[in-house]
Amino acid sequence: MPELPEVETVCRGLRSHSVGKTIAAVQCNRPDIRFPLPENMAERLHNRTITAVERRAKYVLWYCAAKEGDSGEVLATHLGMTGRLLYHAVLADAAPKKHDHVCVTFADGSGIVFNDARRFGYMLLAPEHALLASSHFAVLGVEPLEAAFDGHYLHAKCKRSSSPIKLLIMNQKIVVGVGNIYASEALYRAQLHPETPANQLKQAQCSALVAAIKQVLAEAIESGGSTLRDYVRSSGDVGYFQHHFAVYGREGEPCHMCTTPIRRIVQSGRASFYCGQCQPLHVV
DNA sequence: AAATGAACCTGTTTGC
DNA sequence: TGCAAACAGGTTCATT
Repeated sequence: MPELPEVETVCRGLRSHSVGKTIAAVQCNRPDIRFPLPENMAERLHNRTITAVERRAKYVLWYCAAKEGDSGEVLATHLGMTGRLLYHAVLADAAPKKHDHVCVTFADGSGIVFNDARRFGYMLLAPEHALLASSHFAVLGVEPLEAAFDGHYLHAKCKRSSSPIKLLIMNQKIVVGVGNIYASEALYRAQLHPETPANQLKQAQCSALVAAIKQVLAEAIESGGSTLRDYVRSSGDVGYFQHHFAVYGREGEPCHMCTTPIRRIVQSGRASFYCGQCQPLHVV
């Protein structure tokens, strides 16, 4: 479900409600999500205080203060396609709802529930250095909103790949956080056909694409993300960026720039949307 | 090596 | 109306 703007929005919401709070209880209702829940997660988290909530790629990271015998651990959550992290001002004694896999209750009675119908999401718990060295994090590419992601970086990656540019920018090993929606939206803004072989892109086109990715992600964060089906903020409120889509989900509707009907194709099993007029495929 | 497809799950929408 | 197929924000593994 969530791409970078949605995860960032959830992260910001949770930060304001969890930093400084102490975990009183962790209830694991269903251990068989994508990866099994961390061993002894409940007791390892018990009595820890949340010192920070951060985002890395599409993960939400809770920094949990040290206890006797260790220097603190980080709880990482990936939301998969349908995962939600919902804050409840009063959680104690509430009965879990369907797909509420983990409930974290704070000492003040508030809490956070991890709900995920499809169970593609998962949790990891480890000291920060171990988490970052794990197979999940070690392979992650650059953050798209950071300076390291620039036209030069993308061009260097593109030169070595003949894969369609849409797939390349969705590859988390190259740049993180860009998923199926924002890939189509960014390519439209950069006026690049999603099937363009990456190694055909010139430096200037890569720079334009980088700018488009940064722009669309930033705007989506401003709007609280995009709510199509499942995504909600930690408050339960929806996002609004779906009203600003130029191409995603608009098959047959007119392009905002030239009125040509938007096309839908399937790449690697995922729907791609583009304007055939504004995003021509140049075949060399 | 690189690229497509299937698989993992459940829920909702679409089409006959 | 009913049922089946298609589809969904992600990632990984197996097969060409």
